[in-house]
Amino acid sequence: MRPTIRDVAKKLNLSITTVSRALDGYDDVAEPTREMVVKAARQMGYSPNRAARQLRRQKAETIGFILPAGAQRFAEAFFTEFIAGLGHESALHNYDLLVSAADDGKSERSLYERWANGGKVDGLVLNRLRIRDWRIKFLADQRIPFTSLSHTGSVNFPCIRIDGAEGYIELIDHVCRSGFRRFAFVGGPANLVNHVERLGWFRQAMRHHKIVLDEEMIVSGDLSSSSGYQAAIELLSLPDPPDAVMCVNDETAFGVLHAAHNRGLEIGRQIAVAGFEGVQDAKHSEPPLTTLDIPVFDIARQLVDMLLKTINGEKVESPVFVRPNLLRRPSTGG
Amino acid sequence: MRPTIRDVAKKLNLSITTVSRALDGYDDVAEPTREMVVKAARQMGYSPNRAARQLRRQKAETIGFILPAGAQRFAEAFFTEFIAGLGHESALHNYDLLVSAADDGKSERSLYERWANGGKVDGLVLNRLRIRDWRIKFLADQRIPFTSLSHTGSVNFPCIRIDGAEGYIELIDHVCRSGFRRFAFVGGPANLVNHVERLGWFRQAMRHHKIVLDEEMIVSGDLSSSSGYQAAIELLSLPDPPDAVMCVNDETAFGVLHAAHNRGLEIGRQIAVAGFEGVQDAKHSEPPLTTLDIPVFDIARQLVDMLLKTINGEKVESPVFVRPNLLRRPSTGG
DNA sequence: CTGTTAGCGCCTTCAG
DNA sequence: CTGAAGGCGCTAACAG
Repeated sequence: MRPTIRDVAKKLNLSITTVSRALDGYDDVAEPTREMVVKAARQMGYSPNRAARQLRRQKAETIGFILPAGAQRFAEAFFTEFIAGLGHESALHNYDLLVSAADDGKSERSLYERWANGGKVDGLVLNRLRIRDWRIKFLADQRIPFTSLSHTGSVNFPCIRIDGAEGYIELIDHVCRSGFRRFAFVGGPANLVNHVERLGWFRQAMRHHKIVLDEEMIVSGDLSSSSGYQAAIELLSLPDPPDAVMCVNDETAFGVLHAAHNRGLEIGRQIAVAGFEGVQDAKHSEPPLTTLDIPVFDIARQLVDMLLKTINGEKVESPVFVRPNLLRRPSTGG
Repeated sequence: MRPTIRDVAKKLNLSITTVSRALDGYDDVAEPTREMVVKAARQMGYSPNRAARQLRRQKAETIGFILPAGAQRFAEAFFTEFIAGLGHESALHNYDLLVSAADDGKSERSLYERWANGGKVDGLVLNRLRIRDWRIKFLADQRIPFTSLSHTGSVNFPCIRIDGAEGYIELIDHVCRSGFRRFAFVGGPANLVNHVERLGWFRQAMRHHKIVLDEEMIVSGDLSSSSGYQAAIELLSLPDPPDAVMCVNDETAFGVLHAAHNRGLEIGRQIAVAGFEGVQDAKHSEPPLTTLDIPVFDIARQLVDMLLKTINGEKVESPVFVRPNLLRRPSTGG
């Protein structure tokens, strides 16, 4: 059996209280006593039982993240970076990170319910918000703190929002200067906030630059490279195909690049392609992909910080806006 | 406050014992009573407090996974798929998955210690094993059950091992038939079991096909696409450069493709490139990447199954061997 | 500065 | 079939 606080106390002829306080860094313990305790604890390999502590303190010291439903979409570097950020930051604060993966909408819902009701997590980080996302109402009703990358609805909660309006203006400007004119947009699922926002910024930027947008040029995928490929094949088969394809994310853009290659198009000259998110591999695609880069790792860390503050009842400034950074690469010429 | 078992009992004028048993599916509860309890519990939104249950049962009903140290490596789709698999399968068994991310060797170690000693997890899944990995000895000493993708050392533990010997023979054969002769290998860190194994199979396959291997052609990276790019630039600058570059993973191969493009080489004709792992994007690189595919999601699920069996004291057949599947794509011609 | 005491919510003997 | 009692390991009053 693993040693308990009692074992440590017994060994030192101290009360368990003293041991507990010494280890937790209270200042009402004599310095020599503390040192003794700390040393003995380490030597015995003692470390407090999480369940007991949680039960007593009435908090889990754990935050949760649930990979959104849609198994095929998981093969995205985005989530690795995001989870790494969450794990990194929570570890720093001595919090644990609980992760699960949902199959479908139903299992997703039951996961959230189990976590919320079981007191398993003190708070949650959300991601890939949908328009009218039930999770927001659910968590708000249950009074479970949560933060989220992006925002939707009228409920107010701490979040980080991307502000891509300027980024898109810059991007479209850059693409135009390279001589491209006929724009298309390959989006994601229509109910995804990411999709709606990014498409919105794109439209705005088009208006800003006074470029006419053909609605036929707006198509949807599911954020995967395969869906990007599929969408691009269709776009390029149109009688008047686009020569500048903006994508909702980098994965989609990879698929578009592939389709353009298959068509024998010279990317960067005959057609421009751009992504969004700035995953590592975008640097090494053929040609390297122009993208609106967002610092996923840091965003995840900051979401944890905001969440922990919320949990501890501190005020949090929100929303925090992050502006993507345009990385000009050969896929858009220039 | 969230309802406790006591609230449910009070409402129904039953003892908490009965409620507990009714919900846990014991068979010594009258059927009408059970139904009443289940209904009331659902209606009140009751679900047992995890911490209390864990404390009482002396098990965490939680398994752990720690993203290995090396932040830049996290931007890999591999881990998203792996974690999704772990999360998926543990949720199926009503287990939780705890995830953390290590900065460096030191923080990695302290994470494992905290988890092991704190009784936070009933077991762990390992990954990216190193030669003489301290984690194995540590966990074995502490009697913490664990499973791992790949194996090293003399300690026996349940694991899934890749058997790539045949896969590499097939791959080399395929590449040779396409007319390539001068092989190179871009590996990972020298102490990584993945690296050692894959390089080993590669060497074996070369011997099998009686192809002379120039030691200068074996170089190392850190599994990232950037390191693959770097390595390839150097290889291709040699007086007698390779025309077939085999890579320890797909990310590395993406970097190699990029470098080859920069050199103006026609990939699939003038040079062959292959990866390992079969991440989604390999299908859409330019040209699509030949790779030895392994079912990462399923492997992760199976590792969880094996781990849970081990935790429950069941015997587990191990090692389980998985043979990669050669996906022939244009990056190797043919 | 240190010890005593009283639970946190649940499960599990052991009695009825 | 159901209930009463005890305690998992820890922390936070409250005394000394």
